Amino acid sequence: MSSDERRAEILLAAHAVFGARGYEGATTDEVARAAGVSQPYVVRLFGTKESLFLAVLHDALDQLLDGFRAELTSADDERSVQDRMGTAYLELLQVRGLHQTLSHAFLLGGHPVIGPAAREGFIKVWRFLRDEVGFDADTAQAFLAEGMLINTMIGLRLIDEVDADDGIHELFETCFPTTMRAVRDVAPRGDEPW
Amino acid sequence: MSSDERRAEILLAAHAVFGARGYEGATTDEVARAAGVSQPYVVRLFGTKESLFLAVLHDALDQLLDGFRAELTSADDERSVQDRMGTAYLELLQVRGLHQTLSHAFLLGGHPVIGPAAREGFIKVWRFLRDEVGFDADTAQAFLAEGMLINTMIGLRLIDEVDADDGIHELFETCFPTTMRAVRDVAPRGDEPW
DNA sequence: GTCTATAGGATGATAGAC
DNA sequence: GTCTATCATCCTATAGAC
Repeated sequence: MSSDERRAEILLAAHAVFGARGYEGATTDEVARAAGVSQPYVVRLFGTKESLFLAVLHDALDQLLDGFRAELTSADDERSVQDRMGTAYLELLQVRGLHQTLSHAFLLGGHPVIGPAAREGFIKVWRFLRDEVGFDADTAQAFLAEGMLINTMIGLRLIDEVDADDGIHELFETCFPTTMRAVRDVAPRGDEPW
Repeated sequence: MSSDERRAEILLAAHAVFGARGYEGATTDEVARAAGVSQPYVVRLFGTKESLFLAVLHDALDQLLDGFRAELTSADDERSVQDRMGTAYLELLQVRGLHQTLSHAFLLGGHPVIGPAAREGFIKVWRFLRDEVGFDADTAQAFLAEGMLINTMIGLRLIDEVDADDGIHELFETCFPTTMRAVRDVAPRGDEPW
């Protein structure tokens, strides 16, 4: 396999591992095993754990903005822009760990290397919503806020509780109005490693 | 100093350290130094790092609900319930790291011990907003969502960017309508450890 | 392109003194 | 109630072979 293909595989695995355990909690060894390679090889390809995390962060932001742009330019649709952006956001749940990795990064603002990268990424998203999508400040803020709540609910593995707790079922229906069934299919579950 | 007083001091320090670095990133040694005691003594008082984190998590949830309840019962006020709950939430920024610790915990849903505790806490907050505060599902969801966005912005140390970036200034004004100056005084900043 | 072996450093927890 | 000393584990990163 080419080095580029391996990098892509490792990146995919790293989304899941960093997403589930966070930057410090994740180990390069677990990423390696999830990708089916040896731990030193992960380090060889990405230099350090830190730069691997940065690569995952940038990849997540790229996929996020690309997903938004794709929905934005597919004009054959009568849904509102807000609906479309929401759909694009939930589509990305198929990349296991992406949302959680973003949230983890956003909590590390005090980190000397990850902090600046995370701030830059967050600001880029805000700019995109305001300038390219055309949301006004209140709409962009509400959209972002709902996104953070979704990340939280995914990270909490709250979905495992949906069938047991009626109040939470209600919260899920409010957050995932039309897509709830789809979300339940792709969201990470408690029976996965960690 | 009595054991209880020490526990309280360590708990306070642990909020800040866990909030800034996350559960895995934080070290018991850093908590100890922040509290002015030795590392083994922290372990002695709390058993393990894990149970220290659980203690911090429970303390954060207690302070959160207590803060909400206090605002709820102080009737000498014409502000809306929503405004009051928002104020109570921002007041807690004075407990350095509390919001970020909550967010960190909420991202660890896959952890065998922290996961269940975090889910339970989150559901308790949801129940409180619905049953005791009386929010309808949409209001409670929006309130929670905005809370998660605030946590994110605090964790990102975005406040350092407010003066440099007009778009972010706008986001802050939307999130912290009346309290922005107060928030800027209490929010963690980049020049703190990490 | 990928692995095995391993060095080196950090960290949670224990033992035991005062 | 609190500390010093220290063990054992885990983890990132390097060396070097195939």
